Order: sequence, then structure tokens, then C-alpha cells
Amino acid sequence: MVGIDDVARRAGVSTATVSRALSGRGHVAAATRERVEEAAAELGYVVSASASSLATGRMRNIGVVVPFLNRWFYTSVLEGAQRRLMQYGYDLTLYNLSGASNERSTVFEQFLLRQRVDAVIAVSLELSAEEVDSLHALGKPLVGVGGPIRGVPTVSIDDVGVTRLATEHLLSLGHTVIGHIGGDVDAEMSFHMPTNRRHGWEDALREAGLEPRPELYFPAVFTMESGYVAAKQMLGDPRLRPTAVVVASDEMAIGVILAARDMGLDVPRDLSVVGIDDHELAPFFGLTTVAQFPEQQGERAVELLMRELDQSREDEPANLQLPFELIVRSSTSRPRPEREPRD
Amino acid sequence: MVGIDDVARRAGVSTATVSRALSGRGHVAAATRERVEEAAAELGYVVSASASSLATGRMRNIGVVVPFLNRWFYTSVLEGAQRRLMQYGYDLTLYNLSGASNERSTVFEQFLLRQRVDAVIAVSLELSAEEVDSLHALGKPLVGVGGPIRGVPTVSIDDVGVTRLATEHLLSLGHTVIGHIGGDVDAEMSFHMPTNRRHGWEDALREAGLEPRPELYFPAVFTMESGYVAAKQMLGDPRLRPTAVVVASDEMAIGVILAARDMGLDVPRDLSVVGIDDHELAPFFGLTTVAQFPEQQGERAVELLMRELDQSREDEPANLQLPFELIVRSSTSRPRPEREPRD
DNA sequence: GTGAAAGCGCTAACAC
DNA sequence: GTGTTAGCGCTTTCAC
Repeated sequence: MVGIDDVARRAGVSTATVSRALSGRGHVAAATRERVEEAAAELGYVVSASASSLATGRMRNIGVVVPFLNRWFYTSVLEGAQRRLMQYGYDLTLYNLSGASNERSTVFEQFLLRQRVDAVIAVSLELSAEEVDSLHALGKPLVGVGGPIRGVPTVSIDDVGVTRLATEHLLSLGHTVIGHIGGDVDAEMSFHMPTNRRHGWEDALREAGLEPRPELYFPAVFTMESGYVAAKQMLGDPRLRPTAVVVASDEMAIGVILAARDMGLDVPRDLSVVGIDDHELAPFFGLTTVAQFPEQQGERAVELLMRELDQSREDEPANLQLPFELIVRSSTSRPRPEREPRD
Repeated sequence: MVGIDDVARRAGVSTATVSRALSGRGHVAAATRERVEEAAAELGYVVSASASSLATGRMRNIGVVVPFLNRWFYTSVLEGAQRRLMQYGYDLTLYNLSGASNERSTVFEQFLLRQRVDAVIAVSLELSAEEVDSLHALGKPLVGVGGPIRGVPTVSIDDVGVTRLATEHLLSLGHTVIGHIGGDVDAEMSFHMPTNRRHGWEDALREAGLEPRPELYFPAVFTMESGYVAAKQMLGDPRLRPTAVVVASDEMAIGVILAARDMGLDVPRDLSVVGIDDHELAPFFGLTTVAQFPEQQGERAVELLMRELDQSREDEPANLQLPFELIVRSSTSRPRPEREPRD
């Protein structure tokens, strides 16, 4: 293993100078720096992460904790975070909680505290006060993605706002009977995200002078299949007859489109559908949706972290609300007139 | 920061004993071990990963390199790998190559060589000889998932076998005009995987005494949409008229099902479809498929690595072929008789 | 601008 | 079975 003193010897300087030259910290004469860099390159020298970490106390590694891996949202956040971290020269170590039931405590009590990460990003995770405290006690900054955590800076979107926008889009097209398929309140995703999205639907309706009808809300669990099942219930009930539906995720919304097709309903002529996400499959299905940008959320989380890591800690725990955007495709249109056009 | 000598003092022993007691290496009297563990718990002591790594030369961390993140196969492998690594007490640091074009060289030249990982798992990556060599030069074991790498142990499935099985399933149902939608040879996935899968289709056909017709093969790029597009081509050509199609991935196969529907074809009455993967969406679409088990592939890769890491290196570079399995759902059936049934 | 040397916190010989 | 101690390979004062 070629070490720092091999480089020092070859460049004819001390190890201190090599360290300074290669890390960019402290002043080194340009000529010296060049000699050192050359020597390092020739020898194929790379600093030992553990030695460097031991000396500096910094691992240049951050932990990202996700509740699942096989979901578009999480992998997108991950992708954004990882890309930005790489630019900062940081590694990303991944903790996935979807395995054994005790994995969560293992991660928090064993792995995260082992001093292998300088900070952690928690994605869509409602952390307990103890979990937050134990991390903070070790001086590890923490930022959340996807929902607020008490006393922790967070990046997220306005969950009320997204469904409100989706609903307003339908209202502006002339729909008045608008259903909502949303997350089951006591399912996985926590953070009251399902509740907030439901509120957005209700708020928009009320503002338009329409009272949201509870029987037009159907719970589902954020999968295509559950969206399909919920839609069949909603569309099959002869008392309901919605002309449009706001769906809390694109995957569910695609399920809704397929259910409508299977029932002989034309989308959008008989039913307008709008989702939330802008999932990679949305264009293929022509799905109108409110895009959130999870990769960007991952990137911003990293930036927040880097700021905390670099500077004088402790700005305000800034809660970043990221933008979202209505993307109109072919799954929404004006409602079909009740009676045959008179022509 | 509470260190090892705080624990030693509190337990009334030496640091060496604390180290031994807590790591499980070397002999410690049961009573002593207990006292040490107690002291450590009371003080909330956790070993410093960097100090420990510096002393042992082991990071207890392995790097996993994937070409993409937003694909079912990769996240599944990742999930399996991560679960198993956790059991071994190892961390997983994630490298995703899907970003900037120079990310690959950055990962290989900067990150992996920084001595932060004890070994690496390369998923569906055709590594160059230099990439392999530079890793080996550092004494870092390497295992591949998803395809062979020269001189590197690999876990994968028999790509010829899976499509052969899928094709045989259709043949046994009585189909004789069987198309194939496969990966584009010069697209992302490398490893000749698309070519191998195509061979499986051809082999099975030939064995049944049927000459595979090149015009019944359509290339696509492993997305639902590309499967849809390819299927439209295949099904729209009046000279072709396949009664069944073997598709190289479930996502593409779902695209095929949707295309058939849009053309007024009934699956499976007018067209049988079989995919490869057993993707999470397969049950929802009733897709008959050949399941591969990517999570298991991730787990096995870890096991291979642990064996290399633990023992006397250098067994044979064992290439593990993992099992696959035909899962029959509702997208395949006997072909419709050419003429109306005579009753 | 550069060098000498004292750690960083643990592990593993080696003694006993 | 347990203690002493010499590193592991860097970084960073402190001198010069």
C-alpha cells in the first residue's frame, strides 16, 4: 500500500506538505503542489479514508434511511441525493428499513451510531424524539425529506397544495362531481400526507362552493392495484357518478385509468383522471398530473446538510417547501355534457 | 465523546480487554465480559469506526455499483444485498452510474479506490479489464451480479434458459407462431443478455422443429412503452400473425398486453404473452412469466463476498447460476383454433 | 511556505 | 484470561 510518506519522499517534501497539497487546506507553493501531485499520480496514491477520518473526525459519508426501495419516489430521492453528494466528494451509505421488523432499531441503535456517517437524511420517516435525540447527541446533523420532523430541517412539498391544484384544474374544466382516491390514513407513508392531500381536495371544492362528499373519497395504499380496486368501487356505485377523480399518486391513478377502461369508460370523455408525482409511467398513460420532483428533493436535502456540516451549525431549522407543477396530458378534459349535444 | 478507555476505567479493566469483550475476538472471562458490556451500555459507548478500521484495515463496508436506480431489478438486488450485509454487520455504500457521463470514471478512479470499502459488488456492469485490475491491485474482492465478468465470480441466471422455458411453455400449449420482443443488442444492459435471451427463444423453437423467423423478433429497450411500441409493430403486420409472444422483461410484456388491448385483441384468447422477471406488477396484469429472484441474487453476491473476505482468498471464481421458475397466470392459454370450433 | 512531531481511538502482538 | 504497548496512516498545531 503506497502511503503518504512514499509520496513525500518521492516529491522531496514532508508528509505535512503532501497532506496540505493534496487536501487543498493550508498554503503550499504552486511549484511544490505540482511536484506533490505528480508524485502522487505516479505512485497511484490515494489517501486512506480511515486514517484521514481518524485524524479529522470527518467521515465524508452520509447515511440515507429509506422505508422502502422498490418505489419510484424513494429511488428518485436517492438518485438526487447521491448525485449531489458525489459532487461534494461524499459517499452515501444506504439504510433500507423494509426488511425484518427489528431492522429499524438495528439501524438506529447500531449502525447510525457507529460513527460511520457524518450526518443522516431520513426519507419519509417519522422519527421518534429518541431517534432524533440520539443522533443529535452524537453531533450528527439530520435532515428529513417528505415530511416534517420535530426540530429537524426538512425538505418537502405542500401536500395540501398539490391536490388543491389538481382539483382546481378539474374545476376549471367544468367538473363538479370530483372524487378522491387517497392514501389510507393508517398506512405506511405516515406524516399525515394522505390526510393533507385529502384536505387539498376538500379545500378546493369548498372554495368553489361545493361541499366535498365523504362518499366520494376512497382509501387505497399507493399501488396500481389498490388504485384499480378503489376506482372500481367508486365507478361502480350508481349513486356516485363522478366525472373526474383526483388521485393521490400516479401509480394509483394509472390503476384508475385501467379500471375505467375495463368498465367501458373512456378516459377522459367519461372520466377525467389526475395524479400526483409525474411518475416515469405517466407520459405513457397520458396521465395529467401534478409533478413533484423527488430528485430535486434529494439534492436540496444534501445541500441543507452540507450547510449544517460546513458552517457554524444552527441556523433556523429551515423547512424547505419545494415547487410542484401541473402537467396536463390526455387524461383530463371537460366533462361530457349530461344530455346529448343538440347539434 | 466517550472512548474505549472510559469504558476500561469504569469496568476496571484494560482497553485491550474492552476491545476483546466487545468485539468477541479473543478470550474474555464471562464475568469480565459482562462488566464491560454493562459499562459500555451505561456510557453509551460505540466504537469509532475510523479508529477501528485504521487498526484492523477493515472498513466493514462494501460498495455496490449499479447502472440505474429506477428499475425494479436493480433496487431488488440492492434490497437483497443490503439485508444480508446488515446481518453481517456491514454497511452498504451505493454508487449509481446513471448520472453525468463521467460519473463512471469518477466512481472507479476516485471513490472506490479511496479505501472506504472492503469489496465491491457490480450489478449488471461490464467492467473493463483495467477497472477489475485496479480493484484487485488494492486487494479488493469483487463480485458481479447479472452477467459474467472476466476473472470475477458472478451470480446470475441462465439467460438462454429463461426464454427457452418461456417458449417451451407456449409450444406445449400448442402455439407455433411465436414472436419475440427482446432487448436491443446495443442498448444499455450489456452482457449479451438480450442476445442470450433471443437464443433461448430460437433454441426452443428449433428443438420443436420450427425455424425461428427473424421477422418475428422485435427489439425494444426494456420499458413498458418500448414493449408497447414493438408489439404494435408486430401485431399490426398482416404477414406475421403470431398467436403468442415471448417478451424479455415483464415491463415490456405489460406494454405488449396493453398494445394488444388497444388493437382489440384479447389476451390470452388472441394472443398469449409471457414475460421474464416476475415484476411486482406482474400479478396485477395476470402476466405469465419466468421469475428470476433478484433479491436472492443480491443476497448470494454478499455471501460470495463474505467468503472471499473471510477465508483464505482465492477459491475458484465460482459462477453461481441461480434458479428461475415459470409462473403461469392468465396471459397464456392454448391458441384459438384457426377456424370456428365445430361444436 | 515548509517540517517535526504529537495525537486521532482503536487493535493485536506479546508478555505475564 | 488480562495488561502493556506499539503501531494503523493520516492531519494539524507549533516552530522555523
